[in-house]
Amino acid sequence: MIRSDIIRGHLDSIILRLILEKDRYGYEISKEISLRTDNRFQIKEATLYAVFQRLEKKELIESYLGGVSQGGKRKYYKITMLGKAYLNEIVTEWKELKEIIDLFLEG
Amino acid sequence: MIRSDIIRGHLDSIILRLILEKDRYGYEISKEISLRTDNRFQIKEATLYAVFQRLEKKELIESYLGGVSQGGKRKYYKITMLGKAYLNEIVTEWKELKEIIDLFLEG
DNA sequence: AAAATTACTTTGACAGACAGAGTAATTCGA
DNA sequence: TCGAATTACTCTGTCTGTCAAAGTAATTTT
Repeated sequence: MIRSDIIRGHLDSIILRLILEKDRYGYEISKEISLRTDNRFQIKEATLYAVFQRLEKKELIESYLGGVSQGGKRKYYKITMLGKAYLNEIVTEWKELKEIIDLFLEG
Repeated sequence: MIRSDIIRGHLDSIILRLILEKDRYGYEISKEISLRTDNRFQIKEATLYAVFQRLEKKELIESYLGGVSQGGKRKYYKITMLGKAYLNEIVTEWKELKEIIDLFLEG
């Protein structure tokens, strides 16, 4: 499992990227992350909903209530134009971070 | 400049790696990081010395006072065997983090 | 003598991740 | 039909790493 200190700061990217693909709700994102990473990383619920709050406050995502299929009512999230622009920025930043850290750890 | 939130958790690795090359003192490390990254990342003094304290407490590094050449007295840091083992671990972790994040951001 | 540079330390604040606990709705087996 | 399991979201408080700001101290340069 990945330590929280090194994933820190990348959760916004991961979640925005998943929402870019299509509108999604919290629980779905949580399961999707576990699935795609083969359980190597699992986002904690408290963390996930904190990310939503942060992103929505910055107007990078928007939410709307969706239909209930099984279990509690779902709240769907949608990426905004601002969110798309921000995502591009942080993807670039991620590439730079990789370069910089590898400068030390691969040398 | 790299934001502190995304470098967070990687400073231990970078500093341990620099001390692995040879014994170094704080100011030197600070300058070396700026130099190697071409100023794309500069570690803040308060942060650097906090890292030293943390690593020394965990017995991953040891310190000794060195000669004064110019300016204040230097405190040199040396990596311990425990530190070397730990460094190996976190380098592996870094590789895994890259894989996981790229799973989302490259897909 | 003053200013610049080298070198280290401490305090307090902030933000992100998370543990733990709770609420609520639906499905499904006994 | 009752209760357990699952789906789904929310809130409070805590911990940790980073950093701003301020300070101490020694040496070199002007």
